[in-house]
Amino acid sequence: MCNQCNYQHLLDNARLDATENRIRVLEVIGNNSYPLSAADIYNTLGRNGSINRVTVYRILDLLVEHELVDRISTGGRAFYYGMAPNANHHPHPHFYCKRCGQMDCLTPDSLNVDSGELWKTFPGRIDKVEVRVDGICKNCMK
Amino acid sequence: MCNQCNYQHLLDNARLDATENRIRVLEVIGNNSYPLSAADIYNTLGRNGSINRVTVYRILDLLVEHELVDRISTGGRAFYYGMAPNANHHPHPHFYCKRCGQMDCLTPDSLNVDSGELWKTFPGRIDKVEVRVDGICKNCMK
DNA sequence: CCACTCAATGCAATAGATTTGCACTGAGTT
DNA sequence: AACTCAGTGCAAATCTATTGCATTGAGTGG
Repeated sequence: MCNQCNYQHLLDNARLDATENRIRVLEVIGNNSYPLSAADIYNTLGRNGSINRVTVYRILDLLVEHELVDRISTGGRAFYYGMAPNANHHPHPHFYCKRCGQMDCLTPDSLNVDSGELWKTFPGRIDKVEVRVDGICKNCMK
Repeated sequence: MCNQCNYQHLLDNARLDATENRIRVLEVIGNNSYPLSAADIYNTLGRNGSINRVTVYRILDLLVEHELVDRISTGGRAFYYGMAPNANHHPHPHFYCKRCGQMDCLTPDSLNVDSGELWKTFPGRIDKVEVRVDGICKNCMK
């Protein structure tokens, strides 16, 4: 849950029209404490007013492209989406439970990744370093 | 390319029938210097003798389950497959080019990940830590 | 040698996630 | 009023992977 992000402002800063749908998608992502799949987001929004599934995908593409939202790969087939790193959201690894499909955020310092050398020497462009821990979560272990 | 792995023995050790198809799939994966998608593997095999696409998927599932092969997620839609860590293959991060879809192996020490603390304190089961660098490769930068 | 079983495989159909093509709408412009 | 264009919706297509069911062939017991 993010109390510090102003979704309207985030869109404005990225020079994107702050349409109702875009704000709603951002709210769902930002107000959640763990990343969500496109289907999760669609289902959440569909319950109240309605929005088309394709529109959700298009908005997600747009937000990812403008780096407001982070597209996170899982050990499963669907992508998950979370707030992109910004002043209020620091980069952090995720845990993916292969049993229930739930994805959790780990604290930024739970895993120490030193990528400094790579950024200096890599002969291409690096956009991000994604760290994901796969396994079975506490609940599913029972 | 792996000159040290004996695919027949790997299957034997996992107590799996060393069928022709399984060996061929393992060979394609092991003889390649970077991970391949199921489609890549299928195409490579299909050119010579033939094998069904479904059989490739089933063999990949089996090999992943028995930890001979590693299923690696990309920034794209398909999984990629590489040799699982063993005496000849140390765990290492991957680089995924979002432009051409090529996935490369980085050296085991190009990124330093310290996950020791997490393994001790995490309240669930950890199977693996996947590190992926996303960006645009040297070739696509031109 | 025959009947039985079972793993491995193939083929067709299906599922799940995402993308594409095309039409519609409504705000701003000429 | 006519034009333009971004945002959206809807239907269909695409891509990747999985499922259900039939076939085959090696091994096993009678």
